[in-house]
Amino acid sequence: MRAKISDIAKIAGLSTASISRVLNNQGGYSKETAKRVMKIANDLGYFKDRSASDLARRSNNTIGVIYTDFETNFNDLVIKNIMIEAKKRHLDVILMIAQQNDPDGLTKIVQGMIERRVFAVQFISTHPSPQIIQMLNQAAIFPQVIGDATDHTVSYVSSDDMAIGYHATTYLIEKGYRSIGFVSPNITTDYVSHLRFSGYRKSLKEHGISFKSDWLFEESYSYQTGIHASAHYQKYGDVDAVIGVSDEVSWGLLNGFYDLNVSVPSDIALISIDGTELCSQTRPRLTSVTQDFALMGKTAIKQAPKKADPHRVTAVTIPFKINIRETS
Amino acid sequence: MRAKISDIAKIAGLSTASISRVLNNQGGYSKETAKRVMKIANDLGYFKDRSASDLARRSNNTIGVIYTDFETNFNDLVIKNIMIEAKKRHLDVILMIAQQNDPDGLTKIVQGMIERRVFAVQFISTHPSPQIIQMLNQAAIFPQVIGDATDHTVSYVSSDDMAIGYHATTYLIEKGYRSIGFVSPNITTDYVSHLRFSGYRKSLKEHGISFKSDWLFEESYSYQTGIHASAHYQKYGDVDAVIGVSDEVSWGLLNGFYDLNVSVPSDIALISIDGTELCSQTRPRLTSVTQDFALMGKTAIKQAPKKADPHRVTAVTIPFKINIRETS
DNA sequence: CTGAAAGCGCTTACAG
DNA sequence: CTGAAAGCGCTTACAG
Repeated sequence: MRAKISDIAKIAGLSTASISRVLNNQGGYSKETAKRVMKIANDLGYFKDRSASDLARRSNNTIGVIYTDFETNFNDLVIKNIMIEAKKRHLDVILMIAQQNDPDGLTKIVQGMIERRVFAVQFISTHPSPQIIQMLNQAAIFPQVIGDATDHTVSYVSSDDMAIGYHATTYLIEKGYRSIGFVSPNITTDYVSHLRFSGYRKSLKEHGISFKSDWLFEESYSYQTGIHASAHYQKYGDVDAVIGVSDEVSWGLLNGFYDLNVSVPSDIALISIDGTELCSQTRPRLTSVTQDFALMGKTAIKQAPKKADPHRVTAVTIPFKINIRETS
Repeated sequence: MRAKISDIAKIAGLSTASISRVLNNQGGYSKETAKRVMKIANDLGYFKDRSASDLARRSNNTIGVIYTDFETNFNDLVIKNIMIEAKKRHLDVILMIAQQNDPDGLTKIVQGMIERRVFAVQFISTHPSPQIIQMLNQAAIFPQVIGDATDHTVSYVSSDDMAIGYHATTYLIEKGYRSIGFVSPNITTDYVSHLRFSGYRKSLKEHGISFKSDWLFEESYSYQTGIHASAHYQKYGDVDAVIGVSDEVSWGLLNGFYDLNVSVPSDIALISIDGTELCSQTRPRLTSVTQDFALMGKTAIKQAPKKADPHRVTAVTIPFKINIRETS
């Protein structure tokens, strides 16, 4: 049987209360007893039972993180920094993965988080539905969306996606390109794409360029989408530069053009959005709008209210920059 | 306040026992009551408290998965399939990430798993130390290592790494290459590399090729290692083919050679080990020994004993194959 | 510095 | 079909 506090108490000749105190070093006991208790606990291979502990102290310092096995690859960086920052603050993190396009699955996962009484749940590259947000609010759990400002009733940490689209486009225009493609998921369905596309349109307009519908290729955030889009542009070919809405898409574009003997950047220039490590790992290297995913992760943890605070909605915008590499 | 079972009981005019039964649909009540209870629970926004539940039922069907934010990219696939298989079996999974080269951190994380009373913990691309294994065994938790057969006192699911090294090498030799490089982490420190290297040596020997120490480049599993190795081979240059011990390494090799104007495969051929999606996303595409990571994940879940079984050590070997693409 | 006691929210024999 | 009661392993006022 697993050792419990009462076993230690018996051996030490103390009450369970005392044992609990030293185990949680709450002070109010002699160094002596402390040492003795710790030794016994150790000999017994004692480990606290979290369920019992959480239940008794009716509080919980763990935070839930939900992400999808997405086509994009920036999750890792965000999560890594969430972990680092959480450790600093002595918060526990539990991760769960949602399958893409499986709303029921997401709901299940969120239920699991609620049952575990986490004090906040963070969604990375996932769109929690209004119902899910409501569930969470009702359960007095703080919901946060990371990397996506989909809904202003929820706190979020993300880049200014409109500005990203705007600056990517402006950069290209100032380099002299006039016919600029845009590859993304469906711009009415996907909010991030919608924002970036709006910024793109805004820049075109400001520069007196009229948008042609063939310039837009809608599919997903994936590598394959980039491949497909490259064929599209070759076919309808008046484009001299393309914006890929994720590094994966841009990588697909790059390889797709390569396979079609279209030279990048001499025939068609490319700029990617995200700017993960991948951009330096392609040949030629991808010029990108680079988001600060590390900062996003850290900020998300800081944003989570320490206790069961009032659920103020807070929105934090993370700065981005442009990294000029070799594709434009 | 959050609704609890007693709140439902009060409203329904029933005992908490009955509520518990219908909530867990254990049968032994009328459809009537069931419906009524469910409705009340719903109206109240009731969610079970896992801590209380786990504590009371002294059992736990959750499994812990620990992985590192590693340089290699196959984790995702393994984890994804762990999740899928776990869901089928109605097991809960909780994920935790260990930082690389942080043994204390790993110990902390394992402690967390023990405190949470998971019934098994799976290590992906992580070397649990003997002490950690001992902790787990003592806590009656089933330890499993995935993708790495480091220690025969622990159950594992992995490929036959010796055979992988052997076949990769033999493939190259049969293609006519005679001077074959091998890039990996330290082969005495890293057990997987050790095994693969042994297979490599065995094949060389069988084919009457004598190994030269310049053929071996030891560093890590990362992309950068591939870059570094390419410079090494260009300098000591009698090699006509190279084995990269991970897809990341091979990608680095490919790009490194490209930057140095060494043509792949005409000047130097390449074969990668792992065979993730990445291999089709490089130009030229990487020929690879392809491991079945999806099967590994599934198998790992199947291997975990349903209950607190006797801790038999089981070892499962997953088949691999060779995918010929463009680099050799 | 230490202990007796109540309680956290559930589950499960046991009895009817 | 339903309930009273004990118990899961901890924590925390309260009292000394």
